[in-house]
Amino acid sequence: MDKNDLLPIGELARRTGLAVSAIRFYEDKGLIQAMRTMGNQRRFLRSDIRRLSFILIAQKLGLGLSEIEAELATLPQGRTPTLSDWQKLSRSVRVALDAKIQLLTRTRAKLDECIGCGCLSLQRCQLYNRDDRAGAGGGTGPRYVLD
Amino acid sequence: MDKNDLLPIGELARRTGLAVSAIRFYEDKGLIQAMRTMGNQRRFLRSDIRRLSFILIAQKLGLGLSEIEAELATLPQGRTPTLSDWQKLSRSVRVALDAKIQLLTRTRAKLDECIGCGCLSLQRCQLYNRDDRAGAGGGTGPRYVLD
DNA sequence: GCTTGACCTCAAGTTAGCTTGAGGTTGCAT
DNA sequence: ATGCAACCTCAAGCTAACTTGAGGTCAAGC
Repeated sequence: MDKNDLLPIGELARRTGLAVSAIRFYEDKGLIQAMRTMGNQRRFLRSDIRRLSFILIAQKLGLGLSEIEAELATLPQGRTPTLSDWQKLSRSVRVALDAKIQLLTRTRAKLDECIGCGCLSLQRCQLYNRDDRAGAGGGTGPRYVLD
Repeated sequence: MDKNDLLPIGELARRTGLAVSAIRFYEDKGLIQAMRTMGNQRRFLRSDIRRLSFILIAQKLGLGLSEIEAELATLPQGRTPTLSDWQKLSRSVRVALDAKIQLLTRTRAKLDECIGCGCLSLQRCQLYNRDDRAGAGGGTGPRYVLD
């Protein structure tokens, strides 16, 4: 009931739906850690399923891996995260999500104004207000837009 | 009052806030077209300012260049787009935006359920429903998530 | 004991959306 | 007519988030 709790990478992949290569990639990036067998094979904790699941959800919400790493870093080290630890994380993500929705909603309102005036013009249209130009979309976008 | 209306690339860059290299890149991708002087320099129409502005806005809303290209393709060819042409486009983008907001909002609702149950578990949590896993975030994300 | 599938590392390739650099030409002002 | 900023092309580089491939090892069943 001890070694039984250690999963090889393929198992973890099966359980989470991630590709084996993706999990190795995440380990490389420090998002997840693994023990090694004598034969140098990775063995993961059961709780890593949840960790990876969290990564998937957070990505789905548009967070980048580095942001996710930051979130995960708030989990307690040394011990397996409890349910309430995860709830805390979820709430933190919820906040980020709220912000994203708000931003999109505000942008939509401006777009509506723009449809009204039909301008799409740099000088007049609110959508071009520099101050407001940060991180609106979820995507990568050109530097300029994300400045 | 004719040649006067043709802008060199630097002008266009200044007016839109885009980098010259970005504009050339967009031309390469077919998002915008230019005439050439005898000396092989690009000359753009005034209406291209608006075209580029549209690209910026659409990107801000999380659309990819290929999606934007598709939108732009609905503009009339041969003549300079009218105000009402642009309004039509704006409305089309508004629809996409609505969808994006809805998706995020639904996801938020599920996240709330998840906070409630605290599971984050592949078997039980709605967030993991495969059928629902398509294109939620704005970002690129792993293939798997966007399938 | 040997085959087979899961595992290992490390390097290079992929897509998106650009930027940077090298090396060369144009065009406007003086 | 000359200087210099702005323009040109083409190739390579960059970040994110992975995948693919080459070449090799481990472990479990027959």
